[in-house]
Amino acid sequence: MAAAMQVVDTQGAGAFSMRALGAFLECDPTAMYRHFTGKNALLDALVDSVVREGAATLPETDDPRADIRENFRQLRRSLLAHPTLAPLVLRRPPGVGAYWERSDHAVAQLHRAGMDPVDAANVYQTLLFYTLGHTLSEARQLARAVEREGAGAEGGPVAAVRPPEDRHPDLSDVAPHLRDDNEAQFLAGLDLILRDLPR
Amino acid sequence: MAAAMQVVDTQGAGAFSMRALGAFLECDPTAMYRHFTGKNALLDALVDSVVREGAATLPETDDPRADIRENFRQLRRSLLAHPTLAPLVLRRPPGVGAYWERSDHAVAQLHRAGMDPVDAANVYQTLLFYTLGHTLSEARQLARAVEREGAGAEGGPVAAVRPPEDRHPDLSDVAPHLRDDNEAQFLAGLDLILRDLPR
DNA sequence: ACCTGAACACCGTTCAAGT
DNA sequence: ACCTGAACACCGTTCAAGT
Repeated sequence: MAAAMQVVDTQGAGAFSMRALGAFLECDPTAMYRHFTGKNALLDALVDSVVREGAATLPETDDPRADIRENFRQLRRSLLAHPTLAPLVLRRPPGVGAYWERSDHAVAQLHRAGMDPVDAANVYQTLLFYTLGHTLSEARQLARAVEREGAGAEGGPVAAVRPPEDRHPDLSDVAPHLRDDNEAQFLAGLDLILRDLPR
Repeated sequence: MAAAMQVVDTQGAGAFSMRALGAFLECDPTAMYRHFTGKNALLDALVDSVVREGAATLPETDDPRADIRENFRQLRRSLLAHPTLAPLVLRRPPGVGAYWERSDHAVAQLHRAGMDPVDAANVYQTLLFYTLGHTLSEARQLARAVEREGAGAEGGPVAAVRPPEDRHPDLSDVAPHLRDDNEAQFLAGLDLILRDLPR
């Protein structure tokens, strides 16, 4: 799996193949079928390991809102560390499986902040889907750079919108306020969703 | 393109190939290279057509909030109409290109409701990324069904969470409140983000 | 138990050749 | 202008054979 992740990170998930992994490990491409049922299972395992990354050490301070922020911030960072792999999280149902610890932590903090279960369920799901949408979009732009120039390339802002001004006047008005800093923009969305968390 | 969409919808985007399209059109698989630079360009065109679907006829009533809801509700429905194609929206930068009309409409309604440009930019992006995250997650579950049973299959709820109760007590508390109705759940998230839209 | 290598049924794309 | 068909360099996966 470590080798597979290395191939994915350096060549991109698109160039990852059983044959490429075999070449990297200097073994026959079919040897992996002893250890994984196939390419899909291997990729699923990689994705799950990324989602689980750091989920066991999520903070629990006296500020539940900050702890929730940190939870999703960390999920974002883990996914962005492997931009070409990130879109494959959609292969797994969200919120279950590898997400257990993370989900439980987020819901626990919402509960701790005095939110009732109905609101907590709603807020939790909105946070998760927002994070996935934002992060996968950003990852795609990053991935484009990786696939062109190899590992370590940099991507531009996720939404540097420059619409044709004459045809879309309203959009042109807000365009300057779409932040260049993707992380700040991401956190602003989290805060919007968490805006009236009790206390 | 119509033929390509038909192949994608019936066989699934995973089974879509130049050779499959050639067989469907009863022509040589390489004939398409006269009309599209390659498979990627063809898929991008399909994705753009889905994103643009209905964007020209978005409502503009005296209730801006309802109009925004309808905008994203419609984007969700268009994407879910082609569940195996939906994840490929990530191939295109969000909010630009095929999104122009849709983005401009949403921002115009936020503006019309009295929101200042900074907040409008933040709310708009949060709505878009939330919608993408929610919809692509739902589409994947639907796609699984399509690929197993062919077109027209039904998927389950996007998040019927049944966590191991002993290990994740907080999550178990909210699980019953995660709605089975995916559309209702989706709209609840939109309303959460739009919660204090002026007027 | 684990690895090898041939084989099968596929891919996207290019290019010379046809009409 | 458009289509064909051979060809190239790839895929994932299976299976009999080895150690």
